[in-house]
Amino acid sequence: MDKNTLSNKDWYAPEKKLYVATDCIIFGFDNGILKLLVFQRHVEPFKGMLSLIGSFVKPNEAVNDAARRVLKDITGLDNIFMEELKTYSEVERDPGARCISIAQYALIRIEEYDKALVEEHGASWYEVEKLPKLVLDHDVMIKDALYKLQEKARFHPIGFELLPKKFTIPQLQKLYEAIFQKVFDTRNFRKKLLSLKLLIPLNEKDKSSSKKGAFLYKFDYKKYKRLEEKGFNFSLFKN
Amino acid sequence: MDKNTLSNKDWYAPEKKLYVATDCIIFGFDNGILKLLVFQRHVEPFKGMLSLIGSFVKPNEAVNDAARRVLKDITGLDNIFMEELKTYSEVERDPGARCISIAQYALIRIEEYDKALVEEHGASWYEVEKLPKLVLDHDVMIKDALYKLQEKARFHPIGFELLPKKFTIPQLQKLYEAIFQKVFDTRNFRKKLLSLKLLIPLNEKDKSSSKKGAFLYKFDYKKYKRLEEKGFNFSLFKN
DNA sequence: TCAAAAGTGTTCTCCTTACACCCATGA
DNA sequence: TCATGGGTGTAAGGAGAACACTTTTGA
Repeated sequence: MDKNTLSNKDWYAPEKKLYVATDCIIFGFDNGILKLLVFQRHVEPFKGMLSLIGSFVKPNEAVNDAARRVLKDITGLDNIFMEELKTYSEVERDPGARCISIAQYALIRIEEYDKALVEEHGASWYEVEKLPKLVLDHDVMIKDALYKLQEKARFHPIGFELLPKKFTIPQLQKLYEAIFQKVFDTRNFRKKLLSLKLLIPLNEKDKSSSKKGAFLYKFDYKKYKRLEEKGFNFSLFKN
Repeated sequence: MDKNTLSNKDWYAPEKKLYVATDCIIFGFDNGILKLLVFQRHVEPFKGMLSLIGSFVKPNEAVNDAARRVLKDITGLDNIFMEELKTYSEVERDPGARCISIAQYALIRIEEYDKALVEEHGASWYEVEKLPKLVLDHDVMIKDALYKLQEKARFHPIGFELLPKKFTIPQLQKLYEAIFQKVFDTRNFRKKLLSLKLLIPLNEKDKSSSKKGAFLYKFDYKKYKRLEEKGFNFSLFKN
């Protein structure tokens, strides 16, 4: 069958089309605190209200391309960890029109984004613990994203996506404590992380948060990829 | 703001709409073998080819309602375990038109479905291990669904959704062996499952697969729900 | 009586958890 | 010199994994 012929024709004509959007839950980790990037909606209805960053999906792009497009537009960042969260499709969810949204969550290194761009778009960071009310069902999306972040972080070392490329073990621990809302024993945490042999020690200290300074590490992505293919199972704690 | 006024107006008019479909990966467990319900596509293009069961999402229904609708139409079953898998939205994925599909996977008790209905729709069960080629990207959907089923079954006791309401421990073990493509030690398996205290022993034996007969159990859904809320963690094995 | 599946206990190892003090440094 | 955060070791308990034989019963 000729693909080109096919794609120029609409075989499904009697069916109804819907608006398809994507919304991004963008996580950042700033000084021990988990934050979300929120901005002001610039379309009616609810123009000017706080909202997640989103966009309609264009006919010539996949849903995740649309999400990457807006993320790039607003933060200037490329090659971000991003994953599909869930589809929100209740009939009455958007009074602006019948519209489904496929939410995605993204993890970014908060020190790397383009501050001027973000400001220009009227976006700003809010602590996850102190979020204002957002439009539509965006509050639910965030709740779901937080849960998913926990589930994911438990068995996949995605925390590193939120930290600077060079990080200290105390930083890493604070991140996991922020994600899981739970404190870890420093000895056990360090022991566990180092036993995975996925941290590359650097001969360098970060003295920004103590006089003694803490050694910096890099995450060994390559080694992790290899282990993952063999069915390696990262797991931070048991229960 | 008046919701009714809003919903009668289309605020997003300059944006393009897309066809939105949903496809269901329907798992069943039959006599030690994991199977999928596949049927013949009844719309052009590719009419008559093997396909997952799906439907366009109508303007007046949510995506999962659409999935439940087709599942009910074809199997006669209600109240099925069903969960969103992933959105498939590559621009060229469907030569019939620009169309995204939100795939869902469902687990059904294979002895409960309506055989006449299924036959009438030209649907049939295929072993997961011996699947034919399906249309579009449905093969990818199935691969993803199998992976998700494993991930999910590892930490959530969803296996019970695939078994008769009364089942034996050897049956349960065979199910998990089919899902994980891996054999378990019978002593350890039994010990583990019973230690969870989520199986209600019945004073009844199933003699269909042995002369001695195996005791039947029921899964304690209520107790599980309670434990789950408290953060209980079902986990079948470690690595 | 025998074939076929169900059912049962113990040991070893390793991972998790709990727990408290010294170290390095800049102010 | 002292306050602050970084870094370290050990012991006890529990869970997972390995492993082989007896029981029941219909044919």
